[in-house]
Amino acid sequence: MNLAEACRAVPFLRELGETERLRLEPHMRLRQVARSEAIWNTDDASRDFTFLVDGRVKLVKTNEGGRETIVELCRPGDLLCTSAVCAFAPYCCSSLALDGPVWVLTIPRRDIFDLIERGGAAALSWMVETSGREARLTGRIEQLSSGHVERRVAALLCDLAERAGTSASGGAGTWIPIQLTRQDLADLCGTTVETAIRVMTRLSREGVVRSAARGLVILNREKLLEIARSI
Amino acid sequence: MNLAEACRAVPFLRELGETERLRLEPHMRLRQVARSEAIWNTDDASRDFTFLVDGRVKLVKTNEGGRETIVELCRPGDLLCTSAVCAFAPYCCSSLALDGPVWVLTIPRRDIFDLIERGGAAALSWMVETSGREARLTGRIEQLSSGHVERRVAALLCDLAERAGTSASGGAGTWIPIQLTRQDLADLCGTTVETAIRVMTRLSREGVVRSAARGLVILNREKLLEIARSI
DNA sequence: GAAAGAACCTGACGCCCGTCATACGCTCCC
DNA sequence: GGGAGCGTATGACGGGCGTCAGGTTCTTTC
Repeated sequence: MNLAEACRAVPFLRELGETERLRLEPHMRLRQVARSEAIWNTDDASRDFTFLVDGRVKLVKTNEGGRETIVELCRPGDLLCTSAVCAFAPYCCSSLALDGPVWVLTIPRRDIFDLIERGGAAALSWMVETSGREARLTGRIEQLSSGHVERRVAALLCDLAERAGTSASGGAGTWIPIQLTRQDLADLCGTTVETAIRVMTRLSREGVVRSAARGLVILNREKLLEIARSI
Repeated sequence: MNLAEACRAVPFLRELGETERLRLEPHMRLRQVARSEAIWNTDDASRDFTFLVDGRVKLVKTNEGGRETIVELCRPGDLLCTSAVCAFAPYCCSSLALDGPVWVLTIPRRDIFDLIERGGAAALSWMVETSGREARLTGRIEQLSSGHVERRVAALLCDLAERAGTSASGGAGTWIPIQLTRQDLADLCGTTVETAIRVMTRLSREGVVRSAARGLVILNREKLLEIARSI
């Protein structure tokens, strides 16, 4: 993976004018992150803006009792959490490579601030990029707002199907190429690993989903939507 | 309420240079919104960026089964939901005045895009403003991630105390000057109105909170924090 | 001041869900 | 090949919670 390929994989960078890109390139750092390795940890000083070039990353908050919440599941092309970087504050979440390998590209805060300060299409692109993230976060809040775990799981899986699903080979269902443990599902849906296991086992038994190595298949997407949308 | 007062009440506008402010002022619209009236509704076309000048606004998503989620409780000075405006898309949530009167100031999308495109401190301010909102939304996701309703309610009330609380007169506890119905609490915490009522009744009985007209008092903030933080 | 509607409250019931314990299978490392 | 650790799974249990029904209190409007 080289810098040119990485820039092409990230919408914000792909859309930069050549002048801006050439100005930023000396400051870009591209690195590979092993599976389960952290890109940053909670309380680390923030310094760079981070783009996800390839692979999957989860952003995790941990409360003082030790309970973990996956706040966001990021996908290739995404700009990762910016609030700490903008605020010159330590990170309030961790970011972890979900499955590997993961490639990330970082650009120092100073250089992005210079870029935005110059205005132009780059500043507008940043605005649009970060407003897209806002929409996804509000969607997550809505997903989490049902009092029934099965509905929360269904809402999450529907969203993953929408955003990352492809047709399964053999034409049966929707393939989600993301390797989530039951613990990950529990952390995404605000429940315990035992309950997440029971929900997935029940959905499998009912022929709604099928777990697989390296991802899962949604066999009955309409049923899942129906579960997610019930009051 | 006039335009100058409104600009002073909104951090992003207050920090604009005079040149930029003068350029924007002809396009600003300041209006009052009655209690429970919508500023916009779901599926309305988006056109303007909206700042909350005074009062409280809730942003509500409604799923197809009719269940409502309060995605965010906005406070004076906040920039309201930008994702639809940036995406030239219809709104995917409603915004409602929580108690009245509420004052909002709108600026057409075109004019803010021009402002950001020109760069400078205004573009940087926008960046910081929207990253602050991201932090609040991820905090909301963490609040919602416990499987116990009482913990979710406690987490919400602690957050409200932090962000809007003042010392109660007579020195007893923290006064939260926000008039939330039990249904509002339920919609904020992903539960039903009956359960929200039971939780608040129990917390009142235990001397942790006291409901009042136009808001509530947190009598035992440490106890509430302990509930919120338990695993 | 009365009536209507909204909001708060309580009871009963059944099931969902968290908690704790335990077992099994798979992967990785020595 | 065996052991350790991780991940999936199941059982038992008690309480939390959603649902439905009905009652009380408060606020608003006429």
